[in-house]
Amino acid sequence: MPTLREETLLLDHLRRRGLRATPERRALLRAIFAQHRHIDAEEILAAARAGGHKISRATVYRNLDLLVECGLVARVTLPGGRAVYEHLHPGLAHDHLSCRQCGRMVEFVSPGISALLVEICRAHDFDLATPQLQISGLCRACATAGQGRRAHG
Amino acid sequence: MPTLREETLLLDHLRRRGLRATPERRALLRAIFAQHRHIDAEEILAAARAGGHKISRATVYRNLDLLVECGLVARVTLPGGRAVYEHLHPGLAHDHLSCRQCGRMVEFVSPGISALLVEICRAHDFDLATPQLQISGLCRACATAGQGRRAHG
DNA sequence: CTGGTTGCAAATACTTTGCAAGATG
DNA sequence: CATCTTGCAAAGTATTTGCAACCAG
Repeated sequence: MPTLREETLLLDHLRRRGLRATPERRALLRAIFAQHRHIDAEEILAAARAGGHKISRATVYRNLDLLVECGLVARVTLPGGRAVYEHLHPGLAHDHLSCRQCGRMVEFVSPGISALLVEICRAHDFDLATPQLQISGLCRACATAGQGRRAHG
Repeated sequence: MPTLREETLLLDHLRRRGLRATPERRALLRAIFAQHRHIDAEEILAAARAGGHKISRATVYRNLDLLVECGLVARVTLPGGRAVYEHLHPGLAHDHLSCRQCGRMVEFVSPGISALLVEICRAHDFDLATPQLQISGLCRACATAGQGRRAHG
């Protein structure tokens, strides 16, 4: 298995911060980059283990933040509140539009919005290093079905 | 205590869907509209009880979705994953920019982004009735402090 | 009266944490 | 060898659900 370019970035990040390069951290990174969709913590754990690594749930949670901080991974919160992760590729940013009813998610790119975001972030003194824009709406299917709904039980 | 305009909207919504107007639902609505900041489920429960209403935690959770669906209330997910709610006023939409590190949140209005969002939603067949845009970034303070960080324990 | 709704408490889901053993630089 | 990390399991925190009693239409 060749060394991913991202793995080098992670190692650099760890070294800069005086943290250690453990096999668990590499396994975690690889598990996320092996998947090309949004996966949650539990799926990441399963993927890492399926890859032949011995790793615990606690270690997954403890290191996900680390990967997000170094910009290799993004944490996306679905409308319902569920947290999922995806790998990032510098220069290929995209944003998310998701349905708050059924959870269906669409990825899109909008240079116009990105430009305006730069303005807004500057105005409010926010760092845009890893901007993340999440829009929640209602997809057509749910908007239509939503007319007649029943109570909870 | 006068009847809120929003209460009428809620009652209409309930009638249209064949749901019932219970004192708990009204109390919940009033509790949220009495606060002019973002509050979580627990605070809403406390506010409703402080208002002299007997209401349970389960009822709060069961009905928050209802209020969000009828467009009177918005659910905002903070970067850390915490869910807070705020009352909405038609025509006075605003969006959220929050720091994924310290949670500091800034509200802003951007006609330009709103216009582009309309385009994007149309293109992806999403309903913009209650658009909600959430941007997560890193505020200057956290970006600066973030340079030297230590490990977890 | 009929069936949506509530309260309670138990259950569930997700994430964090204390601690001793085990790595890494 | 210092101390950063891990695994395990227990502890949190947030939210949901089963069920019987209750109440709105």
